[in-house]
Amino acid sequence: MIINNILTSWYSVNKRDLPWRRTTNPYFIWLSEIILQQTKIEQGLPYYEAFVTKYPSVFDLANASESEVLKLWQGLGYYSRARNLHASAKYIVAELDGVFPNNYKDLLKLKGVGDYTASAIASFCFDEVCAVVDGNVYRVLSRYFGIDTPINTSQGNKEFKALAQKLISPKNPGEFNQAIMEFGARQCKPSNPDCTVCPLQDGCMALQKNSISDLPVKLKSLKPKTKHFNFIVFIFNEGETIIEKREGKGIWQNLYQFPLIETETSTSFDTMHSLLEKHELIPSSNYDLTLYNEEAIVHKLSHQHLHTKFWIVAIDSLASKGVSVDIIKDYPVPVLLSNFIEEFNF
DNA sequence: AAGTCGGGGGC
DNA sequence: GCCCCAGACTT
Repeated sequence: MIINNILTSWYSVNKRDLPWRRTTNPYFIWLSEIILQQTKIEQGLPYYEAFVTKYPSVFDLANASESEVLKLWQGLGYYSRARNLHASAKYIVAELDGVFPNNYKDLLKLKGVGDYTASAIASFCFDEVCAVVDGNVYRVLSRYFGIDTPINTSQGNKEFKALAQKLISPKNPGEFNQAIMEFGARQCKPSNPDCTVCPLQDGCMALQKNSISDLPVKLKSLKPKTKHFNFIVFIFNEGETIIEKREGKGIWQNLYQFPLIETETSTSFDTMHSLLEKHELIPSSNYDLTLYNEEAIVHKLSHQHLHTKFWIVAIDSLASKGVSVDIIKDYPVPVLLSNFIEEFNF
């Protein structure tokens, strides 16, 4: 039996009942695929339910504000996904009359939709013969065919895409794509897969060569950089504080935060005092400074380790308008801050 | 081609 | 501590 048939028959028995598998509405499929990028199903599922409930159509999503969308996305990470999702919804409503693109080529034009997502939507919703290549597919194919080309190179990308495209059947492209991904997620797992019950064990090159744990090959990623974040938590006017929108390029774009002072090294009380002396928001030196956490909180991201201190500044007046601490929960903030806000309890 | 973008969980 | 996750975008 060819690999396609083995995978699809395995899938018919082992597939999970997931909400986006009960529909071929491209709007819902698109939502699920964006949410699931670099995200495990268990983590993405509640977000999918929340988005479908709050935005049952692309018009509802387009009519929302970006902050509102980011708020619903809060905690999921990779926030450019939410910004692009919202921008694409507005594009579909404004330019396409709310009609979802119905082919790979047009789907690719949507912000945040790359080769994988366009292939997924095109095959699931419109039966287009486009093979998906996600982390699962890389793993299954590299092992079964014994391919050691690093997957995070353009070489590997091209090679595995071509191979998957060769294996997919025009008969059932969507089902094959779902099958190979589900198979990678549940049978051909990253670590300690149970190859004794694997329906592909006969032809699997990696099993034959005892190289399951060596595949797929991936080039090493860089070491995360350490940064030192000092958040200034102002308290004034009986229950007000200051929050700002993060502008610019880096992490957490368009999310909100307390005024941030980034330093080269861990910051002492003395250093913080002198930094606050020349702070634009502070008109006088009449304030009370306390450090919320003696030990820096280390928030670990893929490329940065954020050593974070929360400095509490009680002050009489400020050179800026504040917000009531009661409504900061309505703003989208990074997990690092929502954890603090919950714990601090103002 | 390499770097950037989150957060959670497995081992 | 390191790796992975229904990847895409920027430089």
